[in-house]
Amino acid sequence: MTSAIPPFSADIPPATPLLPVAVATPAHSGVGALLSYASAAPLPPGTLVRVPLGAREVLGVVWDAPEQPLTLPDGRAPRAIAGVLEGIAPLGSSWRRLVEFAARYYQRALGEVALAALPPQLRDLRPEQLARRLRRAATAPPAAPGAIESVAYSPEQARAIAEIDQENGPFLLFGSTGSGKTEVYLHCIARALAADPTAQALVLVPEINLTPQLEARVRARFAPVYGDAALVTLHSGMTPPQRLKSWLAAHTGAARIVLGTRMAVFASFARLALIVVDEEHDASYKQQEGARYHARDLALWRGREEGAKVILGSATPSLESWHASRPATADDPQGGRYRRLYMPSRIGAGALPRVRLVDLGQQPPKAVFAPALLAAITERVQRGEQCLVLLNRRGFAPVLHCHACGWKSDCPHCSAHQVFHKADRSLRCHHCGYASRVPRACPSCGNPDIAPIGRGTEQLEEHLARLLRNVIVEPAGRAARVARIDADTTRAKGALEEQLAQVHAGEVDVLVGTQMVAKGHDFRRITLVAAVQPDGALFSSDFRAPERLFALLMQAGGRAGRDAHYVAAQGGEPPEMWVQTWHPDHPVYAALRRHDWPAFAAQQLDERREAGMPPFAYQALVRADARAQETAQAFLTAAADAARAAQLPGLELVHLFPPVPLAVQRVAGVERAQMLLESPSRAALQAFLAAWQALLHAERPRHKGLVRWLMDVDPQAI
DNA sequence: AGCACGCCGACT
DNA sequence: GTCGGCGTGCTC
Repeated sequence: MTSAIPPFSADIPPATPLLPVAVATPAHSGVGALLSYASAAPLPPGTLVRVPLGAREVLGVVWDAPEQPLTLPDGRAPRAIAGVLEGIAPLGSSWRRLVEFAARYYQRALGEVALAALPPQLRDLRPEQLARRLRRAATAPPAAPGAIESVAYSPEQARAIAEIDQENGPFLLFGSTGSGKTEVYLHCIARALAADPTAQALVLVPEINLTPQLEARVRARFAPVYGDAALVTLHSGMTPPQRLKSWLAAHTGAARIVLGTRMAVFASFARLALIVVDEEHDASYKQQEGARYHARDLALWRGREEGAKVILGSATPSLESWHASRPATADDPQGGRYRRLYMPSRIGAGALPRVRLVDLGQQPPKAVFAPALLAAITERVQRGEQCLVLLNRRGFAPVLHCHACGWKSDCPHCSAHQVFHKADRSLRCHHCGYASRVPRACPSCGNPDIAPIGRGTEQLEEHLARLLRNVIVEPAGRAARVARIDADTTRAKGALEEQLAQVHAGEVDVLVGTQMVAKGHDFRRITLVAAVQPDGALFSSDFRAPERLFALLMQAGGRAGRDAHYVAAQGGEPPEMWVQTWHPDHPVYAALRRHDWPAFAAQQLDERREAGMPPFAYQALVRADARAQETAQAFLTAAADAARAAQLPGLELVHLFPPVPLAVQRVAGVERAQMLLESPSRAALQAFLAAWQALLHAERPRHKGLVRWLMDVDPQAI
């Protein structure tokens, strides 16, 4: 597979042309940019090659020739390209431009982004193994197109579809849960694929967990038309061979539809015509390590560059997208860059759930569930309906406490408590994973009476099971059953699917869980959703917390009563969303009560505009990790001083805030600090960050004990 | 990031 | 005597 081209002798003839090659060199190594290799054969940009790098041989991508002729560090002789990966067409120029943009925008080395965007097996596989894979992939027969089934659309769907068909977009499809956004996606995909026999569509979903159900729907619709091989999925949960197979199918054009998580935005396509970003507001689209890209933002960029239509869909759009899709007005004749499409009605589903706010100030002290909520749950369960109880905190209790001496179950390695998990009598730190046995007595003073403080899902499940122990579910005539779904109960492979199946089969009456159950899963028989204590997000230091809380609650509420027939069959008792709060008058809840995202968004955007925050400003974070907090902060301060001293471009429009410790200051023995940068101009911020890189690199060795530093452009959480 | 080279402790 | 700890330095 790797053919030597041509057989180089140890010394390369001086006239051998040089090629720029992207290899996975990290940004902070001296070799940040493209490397130059000798090749007598003229290899086109995008060619996958193996090249010698130090003592090893690594995968590289031949890049476009730069404007200036390639040079090498003084006196260094070039090494020869070791071989070409035969049988894989060069990566296209649109893919290379995407990688270039992402590397530049998110301030990472080009080679790092390029190689991270390729399936890992291309790096690891021996050439002969790769050859076998390619032969197998090539044997898939192309399917003969069948007929596209026609679907009856609601007026709102029809209007959205007509607009997407006629306009260029990008589009923001603002449709409530159950409004039939998926049908609109499917129509647009069908339209795009039918218009051009080579066209491909990319569908992005936030989480791996959500791929199977959308995959099933897309497959049911398109496999009869284009064959089973026309749809592939791409996400990090796949085995390396599966990932390579899907990637190759997209690259060659054999796959007409690629369904995947954020990483799929970097897939190579032969001819990309449409990108759908479902639940575009979801924070999972932001990569949180390496190059911290936002897949939705890259999808928009890619769509524009490649001439692919982009559809963003959400019931609770991000304020960025909401603002970017504002309609033109007299004051603002330009309007936003996106087209906003409205689909407010639920079809085939009942009304949106009635929102009931419980004022915790008016309840008996220490009650986990307000009496009225417990009564409502009991009634529903007795009638054979299902309830969903949400609490965003795993474990039994967030901390153990000794009343005698004040000891708390602090993690020895983090500035956080170890969470009490009753099931296996362990104390576990959710930040670093450090686990220990629950002590019999206080480790500090020997007092045997140590008690849990606060509640997690584990305790809620136990508590609720006790409260409902005498409740009989009719008509089955059996005892009520409470189950819990969170990261702890779904750790094993397939556990989530199994638990969801139990819920669907009606074996569970009350489901307790963290936000992982609020997302996307279609629970037809749930008619009551309760958020037990969501207030935390209201007073978070993160300015996006209210937006996220509203989205979560709205999405969770959307789980309730999705099946109008089921609700009607139960006697028509309308679905409900209960929220227990100490602040029933908070604007978040006032808007939630009316299901009024536009009003909430308008209010939040006014605040953001006043305060000069996104989307009216652009942000970046620099984080420093060190043995000591002072070291981390000193590095950031020094880097900021150096930037001011050097009068970096864009500086006059970029505000650098002083360094601060992270909310969880220490994790696994490492102190963390960050510095926020803000600018009204994206261009100024970008120019500044690009110029600043060199100063940050130069500053690093001056700070002993500094573990690492990293940059996050457009951070998701502050 | 890998992977070398390099200079000091407990083992066959 | 050597196997191996991870400090620092380089990779076209």
